Amino acid sequence: MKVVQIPNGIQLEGVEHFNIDHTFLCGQCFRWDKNKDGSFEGVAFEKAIKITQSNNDIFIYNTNKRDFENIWLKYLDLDKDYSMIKAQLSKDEVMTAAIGYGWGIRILQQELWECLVSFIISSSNNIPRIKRIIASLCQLYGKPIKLGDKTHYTFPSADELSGITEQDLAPIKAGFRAKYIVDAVNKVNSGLIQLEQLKKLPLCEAKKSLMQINGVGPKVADCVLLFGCGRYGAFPVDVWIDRAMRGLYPCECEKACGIRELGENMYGDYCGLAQQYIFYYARENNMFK
DNA sequence: CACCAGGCAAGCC
DNA sequence: GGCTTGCATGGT
Repeated sequence: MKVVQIPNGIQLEGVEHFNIDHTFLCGQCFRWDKNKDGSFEGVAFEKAIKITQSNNDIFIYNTNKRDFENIWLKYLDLDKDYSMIKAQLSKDEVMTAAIGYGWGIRILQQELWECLVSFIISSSNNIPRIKRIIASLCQLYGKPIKLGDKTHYTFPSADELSGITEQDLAPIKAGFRAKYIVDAVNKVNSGLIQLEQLKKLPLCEAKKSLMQINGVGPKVADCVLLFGCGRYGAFPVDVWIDRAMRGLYPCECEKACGIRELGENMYGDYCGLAQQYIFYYARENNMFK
């Protein structure tokens, strides 16, 4: 991959195993919007960028080489060897087909705090509304940043949210999840939950720690570990993955003691990525129900 | 064709 | 089973 400076941005030449539709639409993130021209724009690490793709060339606007190396290279997971990972995961025909379908998925290395709050909001909810609630939270408590003539907002840190109450959050219409957000703010600010430590703790310890927060159960915790901590060994199971796995691996599911355990045993260290391939494959092909 | 009522949705308590 | 909110659904 070659990084070239262009007017108001950079161009990445010869990027493989990466597709912006697959990556931004596979359900892992809530802060990216697709424009009519096919480009995506979004915010991470207090920067707003726009991304387009033409075959193996990626164009990132409103950035520079330095930010790419410091932020976007890691965020977009472009520093990983996906050809090796895919080879390791291609153990059966179903997974091979799923990888063939969502070949351009990369697991975004999202900011931990944002990821935690986002997946608390995701519980018993649908993507359009999750996105709306997060956007409201950012507009209300984040800082404005410009991208062209559009204004985006940063995701407010736990510190910036310190002291908020359920009533303060009423305008974002998070419903019963508002009290969970408040609990997350308090437990992170008090030091009870040390977010950065989660990246080093054994997976089950990290999960236990996260589940001390009201509104964080096994599924939300696994999502936070996978999408916010770079823990590819986490295999989040929601109703959709449950249905997809039962549909695609009926015999294996029958024997297994649980879908999460099955996923971990079948795909090992990179089962979290396997989960994304299955999810995208099943959903985009209407295999649910 | 509006309009409304009741069900229900990427979980957790 | 309840929880907020919003919306697709089918019945009127």
